[in-house]
Amino acid sequence: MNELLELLEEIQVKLSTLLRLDVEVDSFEPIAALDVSYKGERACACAVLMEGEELLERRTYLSDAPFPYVPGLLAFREAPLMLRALRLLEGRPKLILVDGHGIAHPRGFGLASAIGLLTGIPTVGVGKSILVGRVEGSGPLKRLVVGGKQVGFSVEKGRRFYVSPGSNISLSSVERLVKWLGLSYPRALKEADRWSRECLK
DNA sequence: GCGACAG
DNA sequence: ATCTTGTCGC
Ligand SMILES: [Mg+2]
Repeated sequence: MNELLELLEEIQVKLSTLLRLDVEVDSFEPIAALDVSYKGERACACAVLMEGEELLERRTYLSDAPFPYVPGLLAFREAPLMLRALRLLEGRPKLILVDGHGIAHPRGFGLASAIGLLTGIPTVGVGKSILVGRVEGSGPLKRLVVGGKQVGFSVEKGRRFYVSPGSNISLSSVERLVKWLGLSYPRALKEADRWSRECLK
C-alpha cells in the first residue's frame, strides 16, 4: 500500500508541471465554492454558486468516501466528489474556491490544483491551517512561503486562513481576489460547508 | 530516527 | 473531517 501512496505522489509531481499559474484573472463572478462533509463512510460534496450576496445555486452529491484521508493526498479523496457536485451546477463560474490548499502543498499540487487542472477554470485553494510552508511579513496580509518561494497568502481578519492558487490563475490575481473579498473568509465557502454538512442529517 | 501532517 | 455540553463573552 505504501507503494500506491508513493505512486500517487509521483503522479502529483508530474501533474504539477501542467499547472497554469500565469493567468491574470480580473473577473471573479459568478463565483463557486466546493466543500465535503462526512458521516462515517458517507460523504456529501456541496457546490454553491454566488453573485454578490446572492446565492444563485446550491447542489449536493452523496456517495461513499472513495479514498482515505492521507495528508498530502486529499485530492484523491475529495476531488472526485467535488467534481460531481460541480457538474450539477447549471451556471458557469468564472472562479472556484476550494476548501483545501492549492500549490501550498508538499509537491505543489493540492486539492484546488487538481480541480483546476480537471476543469480548466481558475481555482483558488483556501485552507484553515497550514499543510506546508511558513508565514513571512507583517500586517493582515502576509506571505506563505515554501522553500524560499511565495506560494500564497496568510490572511487575517478575525479568523486566520491561507490562500494559494490552484491552477489557471496567478499569485497576483489571488492577491487581488483576497483584497476584493475584504480579507474575510469567503461567504461562498461558509455556505458550501453548511450545506454539505446539512445533507448528511 | 523524530516530528509534522489540508480535510 | 468527526466525536460532544456546557459555558464564556459580545
Ligand atoms: Mg470543510
